[in-house]
Amino acid sequence: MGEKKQQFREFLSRQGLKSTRQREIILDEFLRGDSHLSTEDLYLKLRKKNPGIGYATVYRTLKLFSECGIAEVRNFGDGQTRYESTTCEEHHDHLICKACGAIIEFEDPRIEELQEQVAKDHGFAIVSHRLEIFGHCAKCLYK
Amino acid sequence: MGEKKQQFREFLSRQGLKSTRQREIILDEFLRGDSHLSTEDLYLKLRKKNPGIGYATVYRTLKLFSECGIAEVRNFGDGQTRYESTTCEEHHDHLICKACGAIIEFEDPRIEELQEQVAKDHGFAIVSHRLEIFGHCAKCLYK
DNA sequence: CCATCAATTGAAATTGGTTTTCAATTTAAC
DNA sequence: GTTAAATTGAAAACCAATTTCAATTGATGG
Ligand SMILES: [Mn+2]
Ligand SMILES: [Mn+2]
Ligand SMILES: [Zn+2]
Ligand SMILES: [Zn+2]
Repeated sequence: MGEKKQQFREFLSRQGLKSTRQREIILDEFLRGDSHLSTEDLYLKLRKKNPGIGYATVYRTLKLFSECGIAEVRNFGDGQTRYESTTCEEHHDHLICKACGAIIEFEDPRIEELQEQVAKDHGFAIVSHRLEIFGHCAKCLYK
Repeated sequence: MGEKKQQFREFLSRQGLKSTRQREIILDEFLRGDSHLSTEDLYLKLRKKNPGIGYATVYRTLKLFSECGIAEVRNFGDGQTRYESTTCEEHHDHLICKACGAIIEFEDPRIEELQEQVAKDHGFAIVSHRLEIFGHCAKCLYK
């Protein structure tokens, strides 16, 4: 079984929650599909194969994923909350195309290090951060 | 008259819009008060001296400020849109305390430069960006 | 000054994404 | 199996943001 599935089951058990058919289905689709999906995105994908699943269940399950640590919440300013699977990969930030909506991930240790330094200069203890760069992707620029 | 007030009047005239008592009052309060205010924050402050002013007017006027370039829209993830006056100061980013809500501004040319580099590496043209660091401020840490 | 007309205003209604409620159902443990 | 607690889906509620609309106000220019 996938590492993430295992992690979720342990989380449920630890919290006195139950493993259900719906949660399995939602997790499978969440792990398989594209990243940066909104609740609605995922709900619509799920409905195709599982007409019975309710929006509220998808919403609640994604919330559990983030509490469990297998999903991260993103907010790119389009009014939709998005979730992405936390893979074994490191933390990363995003370039977001204002034209086509493409999301490019990047990671720059030098920027991370400078953030630490800035925080330190202000006696500030970092819990999390987000860096989002908006603009136009290569594809959209030369079209 | 303040530079920003002048700038707003010229904007209104250019757009065929009118200068009104309400817009003057809202601009005065916006320029005087704290920064990073939500529409509701500003609305409540205004009501104390000007009971007649409507929420919709505050909302619409703040939108005009941002179109005019004298205000910038901020979204720190608490579900409220905030506005801050664009002073002559440079662009800056934010440290946000999760405990007390304090907002500390900073500016680091080295980070900005690295962002440019990242974008360049991806053939991406930057329009804007935001860097927000969440955590605990010095004051909250030693309390 | 006054007439005119488009812009503005405030209250109330609407929107859209999120979150909660609740009765029926399902799950895990005994 | 029985039982108690957790879960589910539909519908309602929530809430900030946005729009609607009838009444009012500002700018223009006769
Ligand atoms: Mn990502
Ligand atoms: Mn600021
Ligand atoms: Zn693009
Ligand atoms: Zn603090």
